[in-house]
Amino acid sequence: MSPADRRAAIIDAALAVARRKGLAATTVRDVALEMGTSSGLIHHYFDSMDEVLAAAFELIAAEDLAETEQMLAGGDPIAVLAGFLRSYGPVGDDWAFQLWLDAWAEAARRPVLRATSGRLNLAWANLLERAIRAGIDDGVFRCDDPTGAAWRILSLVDGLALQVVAHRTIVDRADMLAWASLAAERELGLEPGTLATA
Amino acid sequence: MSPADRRAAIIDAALAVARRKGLAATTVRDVALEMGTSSGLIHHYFDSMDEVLAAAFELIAAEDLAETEQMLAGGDPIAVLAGFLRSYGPVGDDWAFQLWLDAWAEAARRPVLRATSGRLNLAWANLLERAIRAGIDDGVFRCDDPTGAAWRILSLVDGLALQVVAHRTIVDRADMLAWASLAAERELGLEPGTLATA
DNA sequence: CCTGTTATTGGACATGTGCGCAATACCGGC
DNA sequence: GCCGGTATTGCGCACATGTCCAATAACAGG
Repeated sequence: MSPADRRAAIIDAALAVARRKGLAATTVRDVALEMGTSSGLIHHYFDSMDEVLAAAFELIAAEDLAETEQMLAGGDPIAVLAGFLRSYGPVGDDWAFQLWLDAWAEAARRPVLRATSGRLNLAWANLLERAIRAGIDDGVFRCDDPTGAAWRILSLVDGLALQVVAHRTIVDRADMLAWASLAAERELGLEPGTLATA
Repeated sequence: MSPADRRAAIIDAALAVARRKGLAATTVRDVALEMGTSSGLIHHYFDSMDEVLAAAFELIAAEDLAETEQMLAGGDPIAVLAGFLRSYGPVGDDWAFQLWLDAWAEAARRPVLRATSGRLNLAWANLLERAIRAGIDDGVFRCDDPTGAAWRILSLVDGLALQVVAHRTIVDRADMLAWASLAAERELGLEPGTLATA
């Protein structure tokens, strides 16, 4: 296996584990097991585990962003937004959102992480704002503050997803979807239920 | 030292460490060192480290809750809600909200902390819901889903505060207050600006 | 003063962590 | 087919963590 491929494979494996257990709980041995190799190999390609985790976080962030970018790219604004809301938050046994909780908590203490996490959050807000503007141009949405609306929708969804992931019982995924849809419909001048049933 | 005092001392020491290193990185030995005692002593008063952290978190969170409870107790519903929104945002050093971020992230790994954090979050939502219902009874608010409205307002404020505390630059306190006020006004059928200028 | 209870110590134990290293497997160039 | 370097292994080391426990100190009640 070529060095570049091996590095990529290590990062991929780290990413897979991190999605399952959270960044903080991802160990060298976990990653090695995921790849089906030895743990020493990882230190042959990375100076420290920190570097592996940093690379994995970058990749996850970029992947999520690209995925969302594609989702928000085109088509019927209502379907697009409904898809966005549905895709957010924990799907099945996937605890990818735990990554964000870890990142937000650690951001204050780790400048590099803060920069990455901040950049990504901003990118998400911008993405959402563009989708909203597209809907306005199409005459489907009605909204006189797309920037604020994007941040409000994003923050609401973050706050709700946080409850679902951190506490598991208090708020469930159905509540989250229903409440986020309702709020988005109000933000964008849609009839109640438009997003929820789309 | 009396048992109650000792427990309090342990919790205080745990908080001091958590403030410096974060909840996740707070260890038994750290806390013992902070107190200038042995680590075994901590397990004499607490069954597990999880409980120590939960108790430390609860001390701050419950204090905040009690304060807010008093604030939401009576008076003009609009002034009360405006005060709530104003008080929520991170003030000054925003160390209390950082504790919430730590707790949410750690909740997945520490059952007792998760229970405590969940319980307190639920208490906040209930508090807000009661304030909303009071405003409805007074004929000041108009809202046909007080429970959902409470969760939406709370989650939005959490999501916004999170941006302020974790990333510092992207969203500032003024944005947060303006956006949260606007959303709350819509939820409760108020004229735009009612809460922001109250 | 003795005595039993509790507070407190200090360290052992099992487990898990990142990391380093000698040994081996593999593979391209002669 | 040999050989030099690299990829890879498997294990061991040093350290950190939560938990537990026997030994000791402190102290209140008789």
